[in-house]
Amino acid sequence: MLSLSKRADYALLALSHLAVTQAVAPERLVNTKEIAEQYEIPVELLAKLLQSLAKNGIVASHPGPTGGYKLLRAPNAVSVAEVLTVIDGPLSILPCSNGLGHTCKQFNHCTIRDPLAEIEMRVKSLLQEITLEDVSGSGAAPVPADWPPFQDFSSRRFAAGLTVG
Amino acid sequence: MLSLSKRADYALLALSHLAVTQAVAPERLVNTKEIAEQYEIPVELLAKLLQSLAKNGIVASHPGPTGGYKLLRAPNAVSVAEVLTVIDGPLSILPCSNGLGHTCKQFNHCTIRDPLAEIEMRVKSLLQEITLEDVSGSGAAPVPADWPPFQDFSSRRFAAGLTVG
DNA sequence: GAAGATATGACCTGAGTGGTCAGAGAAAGG
DNA sequence: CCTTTCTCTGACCACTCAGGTCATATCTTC
Repeated sequence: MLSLSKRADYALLALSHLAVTQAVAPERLVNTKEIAEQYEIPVELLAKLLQSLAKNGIVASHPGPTGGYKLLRAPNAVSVAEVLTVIDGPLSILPCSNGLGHTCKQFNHCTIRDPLAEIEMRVKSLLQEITLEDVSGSGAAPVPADWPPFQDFSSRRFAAGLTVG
Repeated sequence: MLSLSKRADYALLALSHLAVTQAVAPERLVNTKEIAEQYEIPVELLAKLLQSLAKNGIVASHPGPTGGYKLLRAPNAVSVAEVLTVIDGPLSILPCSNGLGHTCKQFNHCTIRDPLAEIEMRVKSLLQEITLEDVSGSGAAPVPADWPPFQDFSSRRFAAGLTVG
């Protein structure tokens, strides 16, 4: 229920990895394999995700040997909402309003559509406020390649920056 | 992506119906069939949803002829979060942390867990703030049995009551 | 005890998600 | 120019799960 897809999860993980890498070595290209191995993500699946991200102007792709991916924008210019949308299509809480709406039998009798739409809007704006920088912590000091499983990132960043509404 | 399940949708619809009904006739029992027909919901499916809601102290059930369901609490004492939890289990954004966690291969390498957990918390608290009263509009003046498909509920109620955080 | 309602479990099915396979296109380097 | 190494892309499979159905108990009123 309401859960993120595995794909979205992978994409955020990969982008976060790119963000951290770029904080240390801004021009370095990271290839799919490197990310896939580090996080135990199936390579081909990750490749497709990165391709989607490339098509949507979030990362730049460079084919060939020594090729790979890098972020096309600053981490704080990429919202989580955008990533999710690119990966899994428009994010809609309501089963009815998948972009074009009306696929739902209850549409004409539905008494709760507007309140739910309001909820949806609030969730969306929450996800728009949160950027890759918040997720990766890449705005902070460079993180070593073998960083520890981190613990208290959230409180620090979120408490400061993200007031919704 | 992030979408509500059909079950949750049906449950909210049904509860909203009960709320509105009770605003007019506080003691009246509403049976499954009545709701199912009004909103074109499969009867057996709705029955199960209402049973879950009954087991969790949200509605009271009365078998036998003249039986049916009624709300066990005031609409403003039932949060959307509670309904979703009863119907679809604990609401978790993260694929990893379904209650007990660790089902995810990436757990040990995951660098984005805490920020995502923060997002999850925010969504949860949003859903906890919103009650059945907000969803049904049952706090307002009694609505006739054949209410019109309503249009501007949200702005009125939400603008007033729901400031998150 | 008949009728009408809730209560419950078994089961089917279609769609979507996660994952795999196979192969084409691009670029660096000898 | 040719090999290698990467990005690209489509087709495809397996599995899960949500939605829905069927059948059947159980309760309560009249």
